Amino acid sequence: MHRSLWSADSQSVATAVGVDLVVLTLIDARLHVLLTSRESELFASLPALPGGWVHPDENLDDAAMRELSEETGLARLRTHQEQLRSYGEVSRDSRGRVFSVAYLVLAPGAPDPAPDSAAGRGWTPVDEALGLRLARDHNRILADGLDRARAKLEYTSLATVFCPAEFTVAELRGVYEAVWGRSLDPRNFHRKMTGTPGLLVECGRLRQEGPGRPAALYRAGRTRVLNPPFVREP
Amino acid sequence: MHRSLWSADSQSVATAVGVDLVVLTLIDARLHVLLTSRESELFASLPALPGGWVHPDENLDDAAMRELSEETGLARLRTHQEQLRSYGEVSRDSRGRVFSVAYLVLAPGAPDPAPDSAAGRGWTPVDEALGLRLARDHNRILADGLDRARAKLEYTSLATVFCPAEFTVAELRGVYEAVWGRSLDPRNFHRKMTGTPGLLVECGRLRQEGPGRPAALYRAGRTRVLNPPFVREP
DNA sequence: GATGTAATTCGTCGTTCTGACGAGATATCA
DNA sequence: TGATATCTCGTCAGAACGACGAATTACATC
Repeated sequence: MHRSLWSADSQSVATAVGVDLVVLTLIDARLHVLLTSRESELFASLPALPGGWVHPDENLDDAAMRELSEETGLARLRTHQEQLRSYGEVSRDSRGRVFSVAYLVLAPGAPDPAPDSAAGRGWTPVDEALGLRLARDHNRILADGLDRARAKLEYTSLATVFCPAEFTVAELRGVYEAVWGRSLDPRNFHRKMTGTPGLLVECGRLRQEGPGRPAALYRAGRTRVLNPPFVREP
Repeated sequence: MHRSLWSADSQSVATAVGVDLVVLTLIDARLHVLLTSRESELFASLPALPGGWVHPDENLDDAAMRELSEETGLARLRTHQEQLRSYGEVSRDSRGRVFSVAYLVLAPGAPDPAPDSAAGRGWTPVDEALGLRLARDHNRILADGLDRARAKLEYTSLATVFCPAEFTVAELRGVYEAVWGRSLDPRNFHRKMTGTPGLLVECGRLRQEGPGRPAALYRAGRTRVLNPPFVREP
């Protein structure tokens, strides 16, 4: 970035920067991603990740959060958001040179507003979404977001943001099983999670629904890094 | 990204996208970062990370690699490059709305061309660079790049790209010690690295320089993921 | 109620991995 | 020749994990 900003050789086509969101949540113990269908013009009916342009006076993170609350009523609190990566293939948008900064958002289950708002597909099971043809390069963005989410469960306490404020160890295990797509041993999982100092704080109360012994309620503690990590082997 | 690309409300200021590079290498067992000083106008004399604009017909990765070879003669082979993250604070560049996609590049020691080319500072020890005031938000970009590099040594074979094609276990350990800034037990390190299947391939020859028993030469194997990871505790 | 089923939680056992460290092998240096 | 330095192999105790048994405590049904 050493030459003038408007020199002809470097900026002769329209350049636009947008954000795209991979919003994941858990519904009925299945991982869902938020899709919309309100693409204009060229990508007429293809489902797409929610997103929009970055306003001139707006930081990247703010643009992502604005789009998030526009598409869903999800508050910034009780969700986790992080930048995923950027996509800038020359031909990814035929309207011009369009860069996209993708964000990964994890939201607790049973997201507040019915995500139908904009005639979109709304919450879609991820295994179903992976089979769809999405607009632009959104298939790849979704895949990258899933990779990131799956990897982060290994070494962070991020699974707790999929849960309500108070949750049981079994609920937390359900998050791992849904995101990783495999079942985990309840006993070893319980030992790992309750044995990591500062990860879970016991509420002191129990909850029981359905058969079986009532489960202790926990809330997320201060520990945000799992050390040693909880690795998925095979 | 649903409205027209050129609608007034979303794109009323000039928007530019550039790449910035955090290029790390090892010189004399110390981690160095490549800095330049050829900032124009406003950031006159502040040292900066190398970088430049993304050309209209150029993919992001290609722009990063072009800048890399312009600033250094480093070939794409024998280096590792990956996208780090993007920076788009409104006020990060007073010339207009400038987004930057940062890349992390790891290069083997003794980088080919003396990196003086553009009257820059060239290779700078990272602890020294962290104390400098860099142009724009490059201090943060550098810090993010270092975090990424340090973290990746834990669970990947990335340390090998800092080494020449054939190297000893002690050399590899020197990479970890330089990047992490702490010393490691030579015996446990040797056990871990030679014990991970497919990580190192023995060349069959020895090398000795200076006193001590000659060391076996290895080259990087196919294993690129360290499982279980090699974690730094304290 | 008595019994079966289901879910949570605590324990056990053997294996693997790690940190700390001893010690032999093999070079250079004085 | 001896001192020193470095690489490499071993040992040992403790931590962590996978597999799994079993006790606790609810619900469901007879």
